Amino acid sequence: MKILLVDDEYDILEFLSYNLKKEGFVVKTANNGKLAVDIAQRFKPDLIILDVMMPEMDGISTCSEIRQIPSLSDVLILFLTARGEEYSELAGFAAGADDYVTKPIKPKLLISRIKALLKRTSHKSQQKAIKIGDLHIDIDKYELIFKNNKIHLAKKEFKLLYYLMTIPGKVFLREDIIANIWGEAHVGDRTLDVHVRKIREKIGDHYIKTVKGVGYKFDI
Amino acid sequence: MKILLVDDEYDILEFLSYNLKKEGFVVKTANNGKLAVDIAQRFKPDLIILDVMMPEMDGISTCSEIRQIPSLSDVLILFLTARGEEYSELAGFAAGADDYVTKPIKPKLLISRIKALLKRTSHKSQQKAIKIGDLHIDIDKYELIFKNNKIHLAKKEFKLLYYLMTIPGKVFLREDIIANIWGEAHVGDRTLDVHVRKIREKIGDHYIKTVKGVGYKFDI
DNA sequence: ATTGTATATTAATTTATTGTTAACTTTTTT
DNA sequence: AAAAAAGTTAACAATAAATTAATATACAAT
Repeated sequence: MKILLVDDEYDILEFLSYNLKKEGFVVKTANNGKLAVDIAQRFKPDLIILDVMMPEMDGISTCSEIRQIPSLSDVLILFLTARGEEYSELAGFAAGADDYVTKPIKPKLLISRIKALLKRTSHKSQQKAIKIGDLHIDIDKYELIFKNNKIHLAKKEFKLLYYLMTIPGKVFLREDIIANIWGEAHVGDRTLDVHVRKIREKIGDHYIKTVKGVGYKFDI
Repeated sequence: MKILLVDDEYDILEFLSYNLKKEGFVVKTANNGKLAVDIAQRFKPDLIILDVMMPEMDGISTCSEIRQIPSLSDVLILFLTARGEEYSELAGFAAGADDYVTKPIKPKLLISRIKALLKRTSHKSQQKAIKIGDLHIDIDKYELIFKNNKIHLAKKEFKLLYYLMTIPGKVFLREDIIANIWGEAHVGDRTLDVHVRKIREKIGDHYIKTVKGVGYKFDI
């Protein structure tokens, strides 16, 4: 597990780095937000630990920036903050933080929080193949099996179907689907419909249900 | 969800108001801080969007004042500020802001921030599936099950029934129902009745009870 | 580089669903 | 009995999604 540690104080970097490495984590450090974003893109850490208070680019801004980079949008982010800075907790979560530890830092506590965090996400990402009814979808293989036959889906079609299948029965809002599959790029009004149609052509109409005025859901 | 929008520039009020209403928020506006505090006490918004730079009473002062009013102490506050006014970010959070968006405002971004904010606080009281008698309603799935059969309800019908079912037995005032389901849009006198009728057609007459001169309630 | 092919997006049109209103009736209240 | 409130029905208007075809883009093979 790889951790990127970001703080402007050298002593803290040193201290935490030592403690985390002792636990078997691979650690890299950065002493400012800009550098952190840079390193993160190449290092691809599982977790970024960010100090909230830093000169120039603070932790919140750094976090927001990271969340906007698609390849890093799933990385875990944990904030370090001085006791009593209540405002930063909300702002931090608003910016997309996953957890939050107050200084002074107790290494044992921090490590247990880190482990809890990492466990939580490694769980969900483990379920990469989904089997529902006649359908068997596997994100690793980019493969869809329908009634024992392989069906070819184009990339967008695949992502879309997979997304809907992650929670069968749940209605995904149109806007959420578009945000998830297309991201920032603003895409035309009917694009999603066309993709849905193409999937329906391949697996039949009934799996993907339209909820008018709301969105789509996958259901048997 | 109700939003109070505060800015001294009429164009911005107009522009944001339009975009927020389109999202289904109930929006009221104020063009200065004093008025905002006044309206807030009566309107009881879930969120107040405050421009930082306003003549007379600026956003920060308005925010501080609002935070001192007990009935409004929980309201969410989001600041709008021109890019580069770094000082106001810190001052804003210190005064009790929950989030902060820089101008020029991108409506989509603003709306996603608003939803993130509202989601966070509404989490505590989130009971999404309700089961009463033969009825089982699930807002995630947009699904109503009546005597083990799925019943299709259109969006407004669904929202209406769901709203009534959140507190069984409680009489919801006509005006409150309309405010909740339709928002600001003034809708004809008989519209609500028609929707009630359509629901009754599907699940029977007795579940939704009329309290003449007052409103409707859901009851077994 | 050029071509061919698959994929993705847009625009235009059609279809279906949903929401609203209006006119009229019934029920309840005073 | 009159007035007020709610019920009912059907027409229509508004909205959302489906469909189709055309165009643009990306990618691979030559």
